[in-house]
Amino acid sequence: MYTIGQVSQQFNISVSTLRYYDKEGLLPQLKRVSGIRYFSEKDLEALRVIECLKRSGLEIKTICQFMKWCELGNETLPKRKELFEKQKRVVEEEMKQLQKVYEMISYKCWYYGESVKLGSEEYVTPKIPEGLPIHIKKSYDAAHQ
Amino acid sequence: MYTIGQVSQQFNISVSTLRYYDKEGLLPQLKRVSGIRYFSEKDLEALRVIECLKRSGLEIKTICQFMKWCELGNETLPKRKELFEKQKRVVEEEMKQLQKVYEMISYKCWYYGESVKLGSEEYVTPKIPEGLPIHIKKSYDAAHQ
DNA sequence: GTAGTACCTCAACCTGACTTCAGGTCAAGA
DNA sequence: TCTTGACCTGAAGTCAGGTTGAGGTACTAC
Repeated sequence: MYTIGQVSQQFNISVSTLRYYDKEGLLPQLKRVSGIRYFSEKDLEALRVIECLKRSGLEIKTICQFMKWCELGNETLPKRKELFEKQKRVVEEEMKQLQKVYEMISYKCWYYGESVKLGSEEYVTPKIPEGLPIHIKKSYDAAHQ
Repeated sequence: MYTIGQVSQQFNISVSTLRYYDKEGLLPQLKRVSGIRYFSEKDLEALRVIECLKRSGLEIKTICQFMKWCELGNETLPKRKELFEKQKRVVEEEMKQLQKVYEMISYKCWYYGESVKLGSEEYVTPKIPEGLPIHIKKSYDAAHQ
């Protein structure tokens, strides 16, 4: 069993955020002894899932809904399965988008690298897009489709 | 030259958002004819960069700062280069984190798939973590390090 | 016994990124 | 002529996801 301060350190989540999560119903299993919260292994795993679902783009409300399903037992298993399958697709899409962002940034890194080297943009700009080095053109195209 | 409505459609950004960006100084090159905004190719490229930097985690304010640097010419090239290099590292880290999220979700998909198949979680839970199939254990471990 | 630290609550506040709203201009078509 | 649609402004409103602050308890260390 861990106190809120220990969990805060371990997960790098502020104490007030943990209390806020509790208030919003994200930690329905959380035990208290004379008002003080004690986190079990189950609560820590719940926190890992919360972090994961949050990063995947779910709102707190929806995560709260999921936690309630967990409380309701086997009946809600199909709903929970579907939620994760949907979020899997969401994250796959997000990964694609992030890849595109990465291509754009890589291209811009090259662009500004050249510009700084030559002291000016004006020698680099005319190369766009046909005069770009082949590996840079790849990034440029990925970012501009 | 494009009107705000055309750009809104093409980029799937609402008209009010485009006006908001303009107001915040994100489109310093934007031309107007008797009050009406006209977007050139340069403005569209700026919008692509804005989308990219936003997704990479930068705030509007910071993007605005960058746009001002662009206006100031070659003197600011090193700053702009550094900004993109920093964001490249940020996005690399974000990709790692997203991969971890993906591993957790994949594991949970398997977990709920099994649970639904067997009608209950209670036959699946005891397998964690040593009894997990090898490819699932990989995801589990990635999500729990 | 008092200072310090970690915990608690509840309500109010904050921030970023938009969105909405009221009221107005302007050009084209019926 | 008049109505429709696309544009404009400035101020106010919204929403999620916290954070802050005032005021209080409870235990330990000196």
